[in-house]
Amino acid sequence: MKNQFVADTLYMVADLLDLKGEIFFKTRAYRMAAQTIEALDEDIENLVHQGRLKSIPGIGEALAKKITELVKTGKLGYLERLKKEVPPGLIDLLAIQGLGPRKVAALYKNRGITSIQELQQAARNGELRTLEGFGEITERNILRGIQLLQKTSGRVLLNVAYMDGMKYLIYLHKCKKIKKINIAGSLRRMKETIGDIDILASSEEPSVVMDHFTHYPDVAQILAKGRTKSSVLLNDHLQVDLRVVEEKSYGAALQYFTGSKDHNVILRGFAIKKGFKLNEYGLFDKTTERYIAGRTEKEIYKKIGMQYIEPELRENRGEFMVAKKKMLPHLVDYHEITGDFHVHSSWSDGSDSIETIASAAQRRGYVFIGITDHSQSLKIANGLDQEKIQKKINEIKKINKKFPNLRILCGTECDIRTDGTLDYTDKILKQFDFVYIGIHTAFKMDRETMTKRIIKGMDNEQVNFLAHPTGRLIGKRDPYDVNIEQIIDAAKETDTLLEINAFPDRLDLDDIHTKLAKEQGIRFVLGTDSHSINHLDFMKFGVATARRGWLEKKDILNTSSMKEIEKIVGM
DNA sequence: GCCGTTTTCGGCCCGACTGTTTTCAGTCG
Repeated sequence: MKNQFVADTLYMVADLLDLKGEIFFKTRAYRMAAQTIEALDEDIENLVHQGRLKSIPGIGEALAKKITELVKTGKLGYLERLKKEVPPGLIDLLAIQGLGPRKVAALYKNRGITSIQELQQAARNGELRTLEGFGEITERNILRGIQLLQKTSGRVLLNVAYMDGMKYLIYLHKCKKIKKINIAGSLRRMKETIGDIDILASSEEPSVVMDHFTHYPDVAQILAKGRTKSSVLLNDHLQVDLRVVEEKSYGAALQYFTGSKDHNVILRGFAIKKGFKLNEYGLFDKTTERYIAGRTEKEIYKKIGMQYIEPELRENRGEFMVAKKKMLPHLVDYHEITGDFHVHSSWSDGSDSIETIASAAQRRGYVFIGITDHSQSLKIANGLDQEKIQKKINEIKKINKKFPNLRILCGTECDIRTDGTLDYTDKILKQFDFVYIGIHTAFKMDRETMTKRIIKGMDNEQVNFLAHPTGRLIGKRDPYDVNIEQIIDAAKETDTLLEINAFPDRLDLDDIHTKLAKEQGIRFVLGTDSHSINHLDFMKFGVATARRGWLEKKDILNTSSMKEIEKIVGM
């Protein structure tokens, strides 16, 4: 699968073209194509070999030719030529806040700067303030931008941004001049990583709101403060933007600032076709400028002639076609989740006792909780042997009597060994209420071997669920090399449910694979992979990923009755 | 660079804020 490689190459071309001063629309065409290819379900090599590239929207004659060259030879002559004209080191400079292609190009042209190090040196020496369009403040901003870039690699995990965002919202609610307020941006769409937090409010007195906003105790630095828009940097280096609009624009602004950018570009296109103009202030008649809608998002989508699209679906992954037919899925809701299948107790590497976990589950209103400790060979995680399993089963029987409204299930997260056999015999596996299998060792296998290993594990009749199917740790460990299409096929054949692991570092399956698997008729389980009762709250991120993968209540076993669960896992 | 039931050329999203400017370019989202 060369999709990511092709996308990355196109992004690089776009950056270099930007630096060259090429028109915006050309570089946008490269970026849009890159984004499309990144999100593609299909292998780009298939499309190349079958000559179907141009059937993808946004890929025309020129891009098809370049992508074909890239896939067939692994190289792109056009990129090589560009690199000779524009030093690729300049691309790094674009990541500095406040520096765009024009300024970077000016730095290169007038000072020969091609790296962050050189830039930092020049800024410290005060060599930049004499350049046209630069001044002392720009110099300071550049130095600050470099510092920030070095501290944070840019994005944070969803749960970090979510906590920051919720705390900020609680604080903002204290401001009496705010009428409506919402999280917007990628955090509202619940993307797996977040670059900054966007908040939208409506008010008659925006300046009061802005003052309140910038006085939040956790603010490290005010980046910008205007009448309708302000930005701050929190102590943990996350940026928060606040926009304040009038009531009649609130829905339009919420739609606009929720994005994604891709989604909005397409939506605006549809608006134009209908004779409208859509911006953050509302939906207007294109010719007369008359205000048509804008108080709520729902009325905007309706006027444009489609179903309301939930934020998690706004990624331009086919939602428009379905929304026009009014056939969008009724996405699963957090409140429909009746339990958690994946929780580690102090019997293996979790920090809480089964009784403590059961109490926490009951507080959440769950009707079941699955305790899944590691299997015997995982010594590092204190995996359970036969003797301990029996003791644990007895303990769960006792604790179950104390919780009449909660069913504690004794599961396992059984290791798939390198040869695809499981870490417990069938006889032992039969003792559990349900069986998860997962990879915890030997991650660096080639694709074919890894895929066969997992499928062999799934073939075992005692197995119910596949835990974290790709093994990735966001920002820390790449997914293991596995043919996910074949895993999905095998899941269907063997009646294995695939997990959406809700732990924020994992979110595995991810949204794209989830959608792909759903389209193949797969059902899912949600598991937090909790190692402490505090982690049980991660369920919302699992639900978010499920929603981003277009899942409905019926697609997820965690929403079923105990009777249905018993039937599925064969208890 | 892409795209087209008005168009094969001329559109393509555009507004807010900053910092540099004395009216605007660049950046960001």
